[in-house]
Amino acid sequence: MNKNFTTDIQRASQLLKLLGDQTRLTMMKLLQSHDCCVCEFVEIFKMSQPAISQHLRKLRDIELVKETRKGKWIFYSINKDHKDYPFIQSVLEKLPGQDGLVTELEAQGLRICCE
Amino acid sequence: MNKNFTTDIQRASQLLKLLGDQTRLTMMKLLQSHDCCVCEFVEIFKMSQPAISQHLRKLRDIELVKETRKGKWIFYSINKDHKDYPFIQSVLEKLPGQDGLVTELEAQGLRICCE
DNA sequence: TGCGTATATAAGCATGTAATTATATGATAG
DNA sequence: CTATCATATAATTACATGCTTATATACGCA
Repeated sequence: MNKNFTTDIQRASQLLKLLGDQTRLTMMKLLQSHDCCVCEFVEIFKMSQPAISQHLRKLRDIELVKETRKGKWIFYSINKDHKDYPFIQSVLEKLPGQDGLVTELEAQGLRICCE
Repeated sequence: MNKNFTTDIQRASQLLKLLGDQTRLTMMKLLQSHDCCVCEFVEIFKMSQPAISQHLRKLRDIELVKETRKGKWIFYSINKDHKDYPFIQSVLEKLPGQDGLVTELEAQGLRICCE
């Protein structure tokens, strides 16, 4: 039993509810290895831009991710300083890597690179 | 990075969605240390019997828990043989223990004991 | 300045979820 | 056998969720 951190069960259920959506869970897994901007997610998930923005908003609202503007784009990254990041991380590390999605993006020349 | 098991991301999101409810998450945490019957859950959660039954059904439908009849009561227990039990367990072990809820039941003389 | 691109927000709608009440089932005790 | 107790299921309802379309914002560039 890991005693390094425990998460209040109510907060935990709230976090798990957020992760309990395939799109958001994949986003979080992806963000662990690559910062991504909105239009990349749109490509990756074949989903409308507002739909993506709304998922990101939920993650941002509880500060699981943060945004950084780079030129025209807004990049999202995981907030590793979040109180519950260790908990989140312990969940994500059990999931198969999703880097293939980014590789595929690059292959299509759709990966956004800022300088 | 634990490579002993990985869970398909779609199945993982489905499992996390189930755990993303405070009642069910607490149930699962409780069941890790104590088998419980329906009427105990009713007391613990101060919730109607059908509401409890419906939560248990969701957990049973994907076989996270199993039921065993003992006399008048049906006891629920965690299905440790579930393919994804290691994943579930790794989540539950990060949560604070909920044994206080059972202790409280016992104090009220409401704990069900069979033989 | 004004246009185009990237992203956010708002409103509306369809579907999903979790509760309630009412009823059915199924085992046990008399 | 019948009544009772524990639990399950069904029907209904209120609310949450996730998408769509339409519109707003905000920055970069000609």
